[in-house]
Amino acid sequence: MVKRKENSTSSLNENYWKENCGITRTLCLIGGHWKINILAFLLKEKILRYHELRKRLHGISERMLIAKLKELENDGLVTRTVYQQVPPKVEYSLSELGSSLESIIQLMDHWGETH
Amino acid sequence: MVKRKENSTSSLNENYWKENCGITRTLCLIGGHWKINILAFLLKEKILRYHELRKRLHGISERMLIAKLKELENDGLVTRTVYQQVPPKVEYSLSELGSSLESIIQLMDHWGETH
DNA sequence: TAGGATACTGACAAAAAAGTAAGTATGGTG
DNA sequence: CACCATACTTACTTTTTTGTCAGTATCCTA
Repeated sequence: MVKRKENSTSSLNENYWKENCGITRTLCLIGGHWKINILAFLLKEKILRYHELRKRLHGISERMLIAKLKELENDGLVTRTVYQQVPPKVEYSLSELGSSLESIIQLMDHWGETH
Repeated sequence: MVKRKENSTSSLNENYWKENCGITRTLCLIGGHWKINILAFLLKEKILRYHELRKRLHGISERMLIAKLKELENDGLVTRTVYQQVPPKVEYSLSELGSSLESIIQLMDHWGETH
C-alpha cells in the first residue's frame, strides 16, 4: 500500500470535485481499474471466494485484487465474510449499497456492447 | 503527448479486456479523469468554447483539457468546430454517440448525489 | 509597433497506479 | 516432518498519468 501525498495538486483538486460533484463521487468508487469488473462478477454470481474472483479477472495480480477488494470494502460496496478454518475461506458479495449500482453497471455493459 | 508502451503487461491486458468486456470498453471512453465531467457540461450546456470549458472545469490544466478533448474527439464522443477567425474560436459539443451516454451520466450523477 | 485575445503545443518533473516476485500463517495429510 | 491449500502481505521497480510553465500563431486595436 503506497499512501498518496495529501498536499499534491492532484489530491487537493480531487477533494474539491468529490465535494462538489456527484459524478466524481460515483467515479471515485467504481471508476478505478478492475473495480467495476469485480462488482459486475459479484452482481452476476452473488458470492465468490477470493480465488474464484482471481480466476475470473484475467490478468489481475494478487496485489491489485486485494487492494481493489479492500477499497470496495472500505467504501461499503462489498461485504467480506471470513470463515475461521484452515485453509482459509473468504467470501465476497455485494452489500446493499453495492447492489444499488446495478442499473449503472448494466447500462455501461449494454452501451459498451452496442457501440 | 506521451505515448504508451505497446508491449507492457498493462497495455496487453487492457486490450484483452477491451475485446472481451463491454463495461471495460465504456470505461475506456468515459472513465478517465475529467472526461465524464466534460461530457456532463456539454450535456447541460450543449455548446461550449474552449475557454468556457476551462472556466467550468475547476483546477484543470490546459494540457489536460486539450488532451482529454482530443481523446473524446478521437473516440467520436465530441464534435469540434473551428471558426476561421482571429482571435480563434473553437466550439465543442456532443456528437450523437456522445449524447447516447446521457442516461449513464445522469444515473451516475444521481447516484453520487444520493449516496 | 507593442500589446491583447484565443486556442493551443512542448519539454521536463512529480505523483500515482500497476507489475513482479518472494514471503507469512496454519492446521491437516502422507 | 515436509508439503499442501488458501488468502493474503511486503519491498522494490516499471509504467502511466498529471502538473508546471514557458512558448507559438494571427489579426486587430491603441
